[in-house]
Amino acid sequence: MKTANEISASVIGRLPRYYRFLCELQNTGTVRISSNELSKRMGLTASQIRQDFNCFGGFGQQGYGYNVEQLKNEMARILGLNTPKKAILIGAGNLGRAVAAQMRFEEMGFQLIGIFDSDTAFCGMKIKGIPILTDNDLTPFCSVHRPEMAILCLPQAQAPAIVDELILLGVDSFWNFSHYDIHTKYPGANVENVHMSDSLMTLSYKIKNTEIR
Amino acid sequence: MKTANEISASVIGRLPRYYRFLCELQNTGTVRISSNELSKRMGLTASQIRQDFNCFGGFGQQGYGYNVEQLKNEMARILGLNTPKKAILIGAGNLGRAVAAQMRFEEMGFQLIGIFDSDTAFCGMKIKGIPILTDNDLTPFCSVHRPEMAILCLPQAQAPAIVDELILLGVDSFWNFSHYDIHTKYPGANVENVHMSDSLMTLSYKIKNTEIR
DNA sequence: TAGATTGTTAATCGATTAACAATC
DNA sequence: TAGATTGTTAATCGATTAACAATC
Repeated sequence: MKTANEISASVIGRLPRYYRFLCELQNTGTVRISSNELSKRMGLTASQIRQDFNCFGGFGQQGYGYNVEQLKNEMARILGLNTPKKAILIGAGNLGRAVAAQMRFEEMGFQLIGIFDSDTAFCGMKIKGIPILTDNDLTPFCSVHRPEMAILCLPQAQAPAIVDELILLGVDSFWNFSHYDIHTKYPGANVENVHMSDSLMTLSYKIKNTEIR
Repeated sequence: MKTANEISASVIGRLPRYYRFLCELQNTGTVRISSNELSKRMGLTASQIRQDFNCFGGFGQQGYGYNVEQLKNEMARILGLNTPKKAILIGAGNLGRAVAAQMRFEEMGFQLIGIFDSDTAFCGMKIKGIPILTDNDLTPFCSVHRPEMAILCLPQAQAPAIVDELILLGVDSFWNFSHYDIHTKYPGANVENVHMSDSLMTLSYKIKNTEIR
């Protein structure tokens, strides 16, 4: 077992998928599972699964395997899904509205408490009961409600100024759908980039290289 | 220089980001760039950049560096962004509509030619001039227009049946926003999964592990 | 030519896999 | 107890980094 910041990005990147599979197993009524059985379902090696889990402690039992519910709960704890986290959304365009409406934030401990857009035309609209405010409301709102995470669904050109403002307001974590590179200016911030076009280009690459065969 | 299917996933995963940076450099009027300068901007090592590029051939010139426009064009070619690819979208909910409206498909060689939803309430609506059809229209439409890629923005429960249908219709590539695991049943298909909740859980992990410090 | 920077080989590092003793 | 399966160490594999000769 290692301390949290020694864990490699490769291992951390696999945790959500483990969690997802364990939820499904639990939903289908599976009580116990061996690393070998799990490896077949997930397309990994049993070795890797046991190594990954043992970064965080011994969750299994020799001769038995792992208890699905217990292991799922451990994954949730490790991922911090039970820790309450206040989030705001910046940018109520197509993508922002879809993210607000679609994501099950509560299941991951996030509470969406505010939505902001530079366009006052959205003012008064509500998503999931949360009213859309303008960017002018951002500073007073954050001073009072103290969110720690911001979801950035705004055009790249507007991102630098908003991020500067948010950092000053104590927001230090970003779920970033814009292409603005936050880490360059703020290396200490927690950033998860979602570059949908990168994913689409990767698919383009795969398609191109199967057509050749 | 290696042949396409020897290239490791790690290298391929970095190509879209190279392409993105090169586009920006070109937009700001930069004509040439050295691996060293690029490494500073991207937060990689110069060695890695040169190794990556040399998987596909020698695009640089000793003593000079790389020509930005030429290198960008090479990246586009390697990623297959110039290859025309017909795509359809399945699922016109919040996410599906956002993806249809937001993504610049044409810039990556994709042509969105059809949108489908199981809910007939969407029938008649248009996105970017493309009418939304029902799932019943899927087979006749594909038989005529022969798309090769499908964007899956539908609930997981509906995914297996639709994927079965699409595979029979010759669609063998998937940009998959659902959580249905296509590769298990169809290991030969080209699949790019976009698991937005996985990304959000990773951010949750990061937040949890900075709070401790 | 001298300086710069690539392309490429060799060295290092880290991640994955294999093996097996511990133990339920 | 015997069988199963973990936790963990050792071996392998692959990716990243360093070094440098080639060359523009």
